[in-house]
Order: sequence, then C-alpha cells, then structure tokens
Amino acid sequence: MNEATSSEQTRARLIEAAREVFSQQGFQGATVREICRRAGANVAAVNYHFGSKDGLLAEALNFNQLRLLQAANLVADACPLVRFRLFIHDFMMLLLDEHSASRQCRMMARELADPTPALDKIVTEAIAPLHDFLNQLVREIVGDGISEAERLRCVFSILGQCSFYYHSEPVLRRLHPGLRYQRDEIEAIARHIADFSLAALSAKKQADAAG
Amino acid sequence: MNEATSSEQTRARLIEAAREVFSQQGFQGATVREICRRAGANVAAVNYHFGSKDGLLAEALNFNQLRLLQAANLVADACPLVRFRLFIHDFMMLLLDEHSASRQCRMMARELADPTPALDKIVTEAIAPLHDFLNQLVREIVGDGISEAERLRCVFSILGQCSFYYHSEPVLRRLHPGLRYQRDEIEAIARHIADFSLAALSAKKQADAAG
DNA sequence: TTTACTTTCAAACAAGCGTTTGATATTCTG
DNA sequence: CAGAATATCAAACGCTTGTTTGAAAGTAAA
Repeated sequence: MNEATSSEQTRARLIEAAREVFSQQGFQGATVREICRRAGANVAAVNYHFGSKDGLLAEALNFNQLRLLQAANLVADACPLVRFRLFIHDFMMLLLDEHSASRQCRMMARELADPTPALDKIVTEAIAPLHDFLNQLVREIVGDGISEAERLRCVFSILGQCSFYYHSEPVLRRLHPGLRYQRDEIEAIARHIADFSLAALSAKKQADAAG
Repeated sequence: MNEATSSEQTRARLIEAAREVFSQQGFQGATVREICRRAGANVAAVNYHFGSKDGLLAEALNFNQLRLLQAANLVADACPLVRFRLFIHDFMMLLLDEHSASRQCRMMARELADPTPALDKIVTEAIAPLHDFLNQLVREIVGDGISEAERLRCVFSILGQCSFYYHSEPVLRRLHPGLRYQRDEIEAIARHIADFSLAALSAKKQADAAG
C-alpha cells in the first residue's frame, strides 16, 4: 500500500477542493457536486467521508496560518510600531494574495457577513484571538489612557480597512478594471493602511496625553 | 375605484416585502415564497408583476436616500471638516439604524460581497457616485498634494471603517452580546470614525506640506 | 347584463440541492 | 486464497427553488 491510502487521498482532495470552492462561492453558493467534480470523486464521497456538507466545512476550516502570523509577530524582536506594520503586511498578503495558499483565510472572510453553521467555530477560534491580538498591539502603541470601548473601535477601524479590500473586490474590479492584487499592489495597500492607522493612533495618544 | 388600484397595492406590498427580505437574507438567501407570504400575495404574483425575481430586485433597489444624503451635504454651509463629520454621521445612521427606513441601503450593502444580477446597476448608480463624492471631500480636506492613488486609498480606508460595522454584525454580536446599534451607539461610532479618519488625513496633509 | 380585460390563485413543473441506497470494486485480515 | 471490512459508484430520493399554467375572481366599459 502507498504511504497514503486511497481513502486518505480522496479525503485530502475533497478538503482541498472544498477550500477552493467555498472561498470562491461561499458556503451557500458552493455545491457538493462541484466540489466532488473538482476532487475527481463521486457525489456520495462527501457524505461518506465527512457526514455532510457542514462536516466538510468544519474540516476544511483551518486557522493555522492566521495563528502562525500572530505567533511570529509576538516573538518578533521589534518595537510595537514596526510589529504593527509587519502584521498589517502579513495579514493583507494572507487575505489578498491569490498565489499564496491563503484560501482558508479567504474562506473564513467569506462567511463573516453570512452566518453559516460554522460561524461559531470561526469566531471563537480565529476572530476572537485576532481581535485580542490587535487590541493588545493597539494598547502597546497608544498606552492605557483610552477607554476599552475606544480601543475596541480602533481595532475595528483597522480591521475594517483591511477587510474592505477583500469584501469589496467585486465592486472595485468594476470601478477600476485595471485592479489586480499583485504583490506590489498588496504591499502598497498594507503600507497605506499602516500609515493611516498609525497616524490616527498617534493622534489619539497625544490627545490623551494632553487631556 | 380607489385612488390606488388593487394591482398597484399588491405591487407596492411586494416591493416593500422584498426590501425587508433581501436586506435580511441577501438576494440568494431570500425566497420568492417568503416575500409573497409577507406581502400577503400569491407565489405567482412576483412573476406576474415583475417578470422574475431579478426584476423584483431591480425595482426594489432605490438609491434616493443615499443620493439625498450627498446632495444635502454638498449644499451644507460648512467647512469640509464639519461636512465630513456630518457625512459619516448620516451615512452610519443610514447603514446601521434599524428604525430608519434604510433597508434600501442595507440591501445594497448586502450584495457588495456577493455579485448578483443587479450589481452593475448598484455600482454605476450608487457606489461610483459615492466614491466620487468622498474622493472630492477628501481632496478638499487634504489638498492636491497627494496622488490620486493615495487619495483613493484614503477613501477606501474611510468606507472600510464604515462598512465594517455592517458586514461584521453577526460576528460582533457573538463577540459582544450586549451590542445594539441604537442611536447613541451609532453616533459614538460615527464620531470615532470621523476622528480616526480626520487625524489620519491631517497627518497626510502635513506630511505633504513638509515633503 | 354581456363582453373583454386584468388580476389572483391553487397546483404543478423542471431544475437543482444535499443526502441515501444498494450494488460493485477495492483493500485489509486471518 | 477466502472472507470481512472499506471505499467508490450510478442512480434515485425527498425537498426546495424560481417559474408556468389554466381556471377562477374581480374590474371596466358597452
């Protein structure tokens, strides 16, 4: 027998195909038949291996890249401002770069506006830690002079800027047909978001120090 | 006969029900049967009056409120900074206040991430003018010292912050169960977004003046 | 009232969906 | 190799979807 049984290969191909299709079409828009077609498997394979479409979604979700990004950032030997820029850069690459294996992350983003059976898992395992991470980073930058609610809104302002480019891609494509999320462009976007946000955070810090 | 024929009443009820359901469930998630149930009409009514579900969506879309908001802002006798704060406030009310008749706007926002047959109409009639409006407002605030691409990214940063609260509502509800978009809360959010953005824009302006 | 036209309705249609089935291969085990 | 367990398959199931149909009810003008 091979080191990976035929069954395991089928499972793996289904998960990979599911990530593709879920990230492109969303959970509701994706069909089991399309996933199986891309995986070269029978329609019944999803239910055999994962019990249901929901089960496949749960297995296809994988937050490792997002977790790794945060872990790497935490151990980076740099000041909060540099770490902030680093985080925005890595996060935008994960979110926008179609060449990277970032489908898990894009899949996740796809579901945020449109609750699926897996949203609870996504929130507790990925979004909540991400919010906490950014909240802490903002605290290191601004200090403890602002209220928790205010700091939270800063986190939302940052995440809002980041996710805009992802969520609004269909619209932006129509408005600016030349738009392509290539490496250079993504880096320029990340730089802008970091500049914009750090300027705002710096103003908050000064306002606090003055007031 | 009444001043509104029975047929016209049915049409109007269908459009109203469609706005409710589309804004809550999205175009894909909404069903013709549910719309007709809420309108107290037969399932065939949609196709009789509008030809198809797509046709109903096209009729239900209405950008008047968004246009009025921009028109009112343009004639407001105030400096760009005040007009900016006014715009963010009005826009967030339109987007988040469930008491207002802002379903058209919310319906629109619902579709942005998930192309529907009507996205082209939405983009050309609502989004493009909105982007142009904000672009001009940012130009008045920052001046002509920054590039078009840079100004565009500022517009995206602003719109991204605004739409975040709408798109991420299901997630934010889970993270912060107490969250409710009531008038006070919406106004606090709008104030934050305006502060955050104006601080960033002001920094851009100074950087340009210095460089 | 009769006639023509419009609007509503219950019912059905065709297509797509996730899922199940039972038979057929395939692989592991003794 | 024989037999048990596992994996794949074509086909169908039950359900929901948007849409169509043809008859019934309502409306307007003669």
